[in-house]
Amino acid sequence: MTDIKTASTNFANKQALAEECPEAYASNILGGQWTLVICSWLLEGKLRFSELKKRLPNITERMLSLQLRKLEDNKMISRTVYPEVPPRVEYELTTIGYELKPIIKALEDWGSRHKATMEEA
Amino acid sequence: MTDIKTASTNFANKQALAEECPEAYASNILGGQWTLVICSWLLEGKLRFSELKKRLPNITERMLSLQLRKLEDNKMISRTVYPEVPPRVEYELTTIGYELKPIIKALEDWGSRHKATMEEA
DNA sequence: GTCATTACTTACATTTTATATAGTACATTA
DNA sequence: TAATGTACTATATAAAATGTAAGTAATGAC
Repeated sequence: MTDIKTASTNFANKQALAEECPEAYASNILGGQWTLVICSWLLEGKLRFSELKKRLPNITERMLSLQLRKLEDNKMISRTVYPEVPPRVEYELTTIGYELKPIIKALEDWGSRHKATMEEA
Repeated sequence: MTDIKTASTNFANKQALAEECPEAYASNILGGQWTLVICSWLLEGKLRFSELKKRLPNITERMLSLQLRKLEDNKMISRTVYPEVPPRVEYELTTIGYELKPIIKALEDWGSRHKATMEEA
């Protein structure tokens, strides 16, 4: 997440796949460990950094910060800084970010069904 | 993918998240670099190892093997070995695997729209 | 007996992602 | 003047995912 090597095979593979397969492209954006959960919380409305942190009990500030920045770079969320002290920063889904909603719901649904399938065995 | 340390914080975090959030659970299953693309190909019908390899030009045999095994462990695909020489092995989506179809389609759709959004800037 | 074919596996190296811990900046409050 | 709260950043380290290169097993064709 910090410094990726654009000369690596891995990077090239990701790029190539993302260009050919929109589902791989989407996966690159949504694949982070906390990404979908953050988006899921933001579906309910904008939240401050500290509010997100509270909802993601085990995340470190660094990870939250990195994931938010990645989401912002991908235009999934917007970031609003209020000129106050102590600082206040709000994160909110953009239009394209919000359009993930049905997919997240479908994933939650499928996930639950999958879990049930696994427990059958 | 090979040896994960069940005592790590990372492992604990993933477990905890997966239990609470079905979307994180789903993401753990689908998050591999090639996973969705493999599933996408299998949506069109069962394929042999070598046929998959042909469709994923840059994947190494090791990665394909690992991803297929993970998918199999997660009951996403079934593996049929024909007692022939040289060997023939077919991979096919299971019921729960096939139920990913609408999600993959939705992701492809959303991915394309997202790409368009990014190119606007 | 050597070669070809297929579906792998193994050992190792590298890259990417995640965690741990400790800072920083700023204005208000005490 | 020192302490407080918020949203971070910096550096180090650990873990996970991916890639490289070389093997293996089995048997039918030559």
